Amino acid sequence: MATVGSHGRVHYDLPIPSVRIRSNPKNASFGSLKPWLISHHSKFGNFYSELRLQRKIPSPESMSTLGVLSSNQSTMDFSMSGDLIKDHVDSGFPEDALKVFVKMLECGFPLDEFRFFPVLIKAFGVISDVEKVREIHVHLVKLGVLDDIYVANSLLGVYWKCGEARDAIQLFWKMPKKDSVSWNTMISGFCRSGDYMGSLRMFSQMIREHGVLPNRVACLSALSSCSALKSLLHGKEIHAFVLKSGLDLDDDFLISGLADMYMKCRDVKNAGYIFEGILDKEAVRENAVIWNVMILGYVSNGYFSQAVELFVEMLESGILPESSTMVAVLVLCSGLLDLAVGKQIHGFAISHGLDKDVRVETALIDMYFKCGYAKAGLDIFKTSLNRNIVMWGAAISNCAQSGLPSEALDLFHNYRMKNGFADSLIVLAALRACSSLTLKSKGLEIHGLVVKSGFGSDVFIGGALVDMYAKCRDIESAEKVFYRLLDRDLITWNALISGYAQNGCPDEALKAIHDMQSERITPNSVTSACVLSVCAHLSAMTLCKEVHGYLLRRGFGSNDLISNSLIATYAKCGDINSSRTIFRKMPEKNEVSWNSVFLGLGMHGHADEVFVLFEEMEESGMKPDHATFTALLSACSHAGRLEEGFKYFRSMVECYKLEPQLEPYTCMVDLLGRAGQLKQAYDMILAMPCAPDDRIWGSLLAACKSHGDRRLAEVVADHILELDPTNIGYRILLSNLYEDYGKWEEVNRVRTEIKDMGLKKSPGCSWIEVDNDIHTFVAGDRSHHHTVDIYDALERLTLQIRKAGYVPQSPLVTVGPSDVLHKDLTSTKTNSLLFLATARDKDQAASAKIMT
DNA sequence: GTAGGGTTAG
Repeated sequence: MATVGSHGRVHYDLPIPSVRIRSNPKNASFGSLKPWLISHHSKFGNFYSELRLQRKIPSPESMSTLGVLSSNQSTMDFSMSGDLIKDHVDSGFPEDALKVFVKMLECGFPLDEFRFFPVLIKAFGVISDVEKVREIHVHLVKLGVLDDIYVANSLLGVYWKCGEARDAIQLFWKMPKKDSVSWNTMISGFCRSGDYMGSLRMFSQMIREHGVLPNRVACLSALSSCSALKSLLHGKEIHAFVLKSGLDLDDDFLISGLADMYMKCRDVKNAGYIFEGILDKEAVRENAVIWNVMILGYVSNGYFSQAVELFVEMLESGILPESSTMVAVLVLCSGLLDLAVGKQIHGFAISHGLDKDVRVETALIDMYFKCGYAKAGLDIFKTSLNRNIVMWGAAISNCAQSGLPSEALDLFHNYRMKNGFADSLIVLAALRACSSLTLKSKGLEIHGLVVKSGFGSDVFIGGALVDMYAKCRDIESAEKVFYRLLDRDLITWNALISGYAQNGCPDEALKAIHDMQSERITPNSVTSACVLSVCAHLSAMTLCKEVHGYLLRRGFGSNDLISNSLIATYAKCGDINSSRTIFRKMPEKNEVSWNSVFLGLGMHGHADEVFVLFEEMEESGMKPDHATFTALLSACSHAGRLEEGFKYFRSMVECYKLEPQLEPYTCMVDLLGRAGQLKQAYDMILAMPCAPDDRIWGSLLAACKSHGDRRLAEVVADHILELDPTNIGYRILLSNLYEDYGKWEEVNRVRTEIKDMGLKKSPGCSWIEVDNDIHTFVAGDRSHHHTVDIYDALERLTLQIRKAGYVPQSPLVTVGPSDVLHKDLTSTKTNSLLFLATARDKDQAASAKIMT
């Protein structure tokens, strides 16, 4: 009899069951279940009434209106109760099934049959409460009903459903009798728990050691395992068995299972044969699943046109596409980057009522982002009513990859606020967003989350962490993360190597490439691009040529990334002709190719050639971006072309609607500064929309020095030292400037400050590669065995510079991006000397001098 | 009365 307690919970009086076990009279006492019921009864009562409150499942009171469970009814239809249990389980209310069972005991039903035991056991599986399953296991043993194969098989299935592989395996081998259902439960259990080899082992053991022939269910499960393992060999064996065993060849489950196996094993041809085999079998042909399998199989194997054809054929055959068809075709559009077709599919999905499926929505989001229409993707995400972790992941990763890193981090934040847990893909995307924003504080926070969530051993996450720290210019932390990784793959190595390359650690980069190869990891095009960037840093022409040769031998000659790197590297190594040739020979140039050649030519003083090429770029329909204008303006600045500089700066804003960031402004300030228009340069810095950094001020400071504006120099120096108080380079520049004016007091003041702050100047260092040898020089160095020739050459160069109309400030030649110096050096017939000195860092760039 | 099956999203 049920009563409602003070807290609104339903309590039950204890039942006094009278039970007779028909098939096992020895264990006929139901008494053993009684203590269990006593101890669990009220627990279950509370448990289920809580569940009911949460999920609004029908109450026993409402069930009694069915006339089955009226508590004052002394006799109840036994078979109807069994059916009710089954109904509850089938309709997804296992709690109610258990309640009916308890009710039956209350009513004193004789349990002389256990027809409904299996279905009852299944109810435990749905609730997925292992402890309760183990308890009922004990009672099933005590009742002696586990000898019944139906009961045992049910329990076996429940253990697998609860993810308890060990209990399932133990039970299976203890079972005195096993039928095909028992075996199949094991084969699929292993498969669903991810132990695919275990699943296939069961399959083979069943046949070989126990002589049980697989039925279609066993074959389907085993095929799933083959697909997951991408094991074509095993898959073909099963296919052969299916053909020999006389299994139904018109079975559409088997056919789609086979086709899927072949597709997953990348054997598109055999998948095609399977599909052709059904074209004349109408019943099979009308099943959309096989079409879905084929279309998605083609897409994931890169057979895009076949996928398109099949989809068209499907529509023409009048087969109604399903949500999975939409997903497959949308993934196809993402692969083809075809926005127009993607939009059509979107419309199609709407008109067929398939657009509100989570997977379809997610595929739509991904398609819009991949096809460059981020806004549409975000709109779907924002209006979706069924966002799950995958959809969030799609939105966050796509934002991070589509140049919307701030949006990615905002979404990440929202997601964490709502859900707390983020999976490794979401964390990965957030880390990548931090990398592109060089947002170390946020990156550190996510690193903490990585450790807490146990994603530390994930190679992808590891690589992203290395990359994040490297991009945030914290190469020490990048190294630390890298060397703590248990698994290091090519990607992680590349992250470290490019980190070294980008942070001015060329030696470390080269060593890392060496170490990577001693771990038997072969460099790819990304690694090679890093080596090239190191060559550019070091102006290491020989190494550059060696790498180039290696790349040609490995067939990377037509790789975009490589060609672009070569353009930049040859230019930086002084060989602008090779740079130009590689650019010209590229069959398909992308934005980076154009930008690289502009930068290279500009660096070499070929401004006019850059201007002509830019027109060519515009004519070719390629759209200039921020980097293009930075390169153009840098060319202008190198050649002192103020007028053109202003022209491009205006066109950037007015024609291309690009808002200039710091770099173009730096070029403009440099240009104005060189032209002596110091006031305009200063005003431009003050008026620009972004915050000035030390470099732009540094450029103006250098201009102040060369044009002798001491008063402005002091103002500028204040700005710099506020931004970067420990930067010694600018302080030295300032002290040199005072020196020019004979302001010895000021000189002393600055020098004392430097001393008091404990700042040390690392000596300016230059080097040059001659016949595979690197010759290094520091300031005042006279140790080189050609020192006399070198100083002779320097004097001659200084003369030439004067002749060309440039006035060296002092007998010292400043190392820097001076194309004039560079041009003269390369054209001078001093064969032994090819001066391509590069300062190691910006400190030295500001003050390094070749040989005092 | 039991068990078991196919495609699909980041």
